[in-house]
Amino acid sequence: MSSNKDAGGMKVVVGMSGGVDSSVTALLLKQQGYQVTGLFMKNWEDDDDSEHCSTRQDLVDVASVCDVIGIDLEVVNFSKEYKDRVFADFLSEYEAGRTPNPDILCNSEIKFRCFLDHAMQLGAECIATGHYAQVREWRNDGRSEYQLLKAEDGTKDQSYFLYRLNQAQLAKTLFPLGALYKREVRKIAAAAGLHVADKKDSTGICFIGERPFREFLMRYLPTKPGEIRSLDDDRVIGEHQGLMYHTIGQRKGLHIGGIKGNQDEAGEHDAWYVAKKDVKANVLYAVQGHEHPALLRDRLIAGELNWIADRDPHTHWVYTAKPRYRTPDMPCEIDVLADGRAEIAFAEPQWALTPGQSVVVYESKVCLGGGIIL
RNA sequence: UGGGGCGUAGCCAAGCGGUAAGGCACCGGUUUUUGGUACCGGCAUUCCCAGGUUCGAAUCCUGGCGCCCCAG
Repeated sequence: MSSNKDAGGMKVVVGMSGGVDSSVTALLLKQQGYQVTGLFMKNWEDDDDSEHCSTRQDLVDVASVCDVIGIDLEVVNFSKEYKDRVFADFLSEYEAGRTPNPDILCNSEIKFRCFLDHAMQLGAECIATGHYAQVREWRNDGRSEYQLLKAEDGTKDQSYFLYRLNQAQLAKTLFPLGALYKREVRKIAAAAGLHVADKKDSTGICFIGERPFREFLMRYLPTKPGEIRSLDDDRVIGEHQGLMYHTIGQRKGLHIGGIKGNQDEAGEHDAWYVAKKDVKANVLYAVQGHEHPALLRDRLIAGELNWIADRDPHTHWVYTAKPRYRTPDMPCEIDVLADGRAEIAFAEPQWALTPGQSVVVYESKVCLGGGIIL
C-alpha cells in the first residue's frame, strides 16, 4: 500500500463483503486515522431459491462490523453493470468454448471502476479492498509509477486477479492487508471483537457465490449433446451434454467408466481428462491418464494484453508467469507480437493450458500484467 | 441347439470351497475469491435364475435363461 500517503482525515471508501478480510481492512484504516466509509455492493439479483443466497447474511455481518468499528455504511447495487460488463462476457466466452475467469473482469470493471467512480462521487480520495496484494508508488525522474506487488503472504496472494488494473486505478487504491498474513488478520479481527473473525473464507464466483456450477450454467446455456471421442484413436467413448460444461483438464463429469482393452490385466483404469474441444463439430476429445502428453504444452498465445506500467515487457527476458490461479510461478520468456498478442514460452511444459483463462506475468514480486490465453 | 467360452456393483475386472480385491464412474468432504486439478472418505449381506452337494459355495453338480466365438 502507499503508506507514504498522509492518513490525516483522508476520506477512503472500503468495499466490504461481510468477510474477515474486508472487515479488518476497514478497521485498520480507521485506526490509522482515515475517514472511513464502508460500502456494501450487491451485484447479483438472486432469481434463485434462497439456498445459495448468503448475501443477506453478509449484509447483516457488514452492518454489525461497521457498528463495532464505528463507521458509516452505504449499500449500492451494480447488478446492471455486472450483468452487462462481466456476466455477458462470461456467457459468450463459455458459448465460444472457452473458460473465462469472471472475477478478473469483475475487478477491472466493477470493483475498480463502478465502485471506484462511485466512491469518488462520494468525495473520497481513494478506495480500499481486502485483497491480498500491494501497491507501491515508484518515483523516477519526477514521474511516479504505480506497481502492483504480490502479497507478503504468498499463500494468499491475489495479485493474479488484479492484473487488468491500470495506473489510474492503482493510484487510488489501498490494500491494507498486503503486508499481513491471514492468521494475523483473523487475530486482529478477534482482538477487535469482530464476530466475523472465524468466518469461513468465501469461494465461488464473486457476488454470485458457491453453487453447483454446471447446474448454474445450464440455466443460461441450454444443453447441446454431442460425442466424446478418444483423442488417440478417435473412438467414440461417451456423450457430453454441451461443450461449455467441460474445460480442458477436467476429469469430473465425463461418465466414462471401464472400457475393454483400455485396462491392465487386473482391469485397472486411468481416469479420463478433457484434452480438446472441437466447437464446430461439437465433439469433446478426452485422453486417458493425468500424465498424457496431450495435456502438456510449453507455450501459449495470449491476447487482450494489459501491462500495468503501460509498456511491453522485454523480449527474451526471463520472467515468471502463472497460466492459472494458484499454480506456482513458472519461468518463461515473452515475445510481444505485432498484432497485440504475445507468445509466452515456459521453461517447463504446463498442464492443461486453458483458453479463456488468464496468464499473469511477474518480475519477482512485481505483477507486470498479462493476458487471456487463446 | 455340433463344438468351445462366458455371465461378479453403472462400466472394466480379481477371486476358482472358507465366508466379495482393485480401477473407472458416481456421491460426500478438504483445498480454493473463476472454471478445473489434487487430496480424503463413501459406494455389492452379495456374485444371471432355480434346485442340489457340503459344517461352509461366487467358486463343485444339475436344469433353465442370456451373451460370445468356431463350425455349419
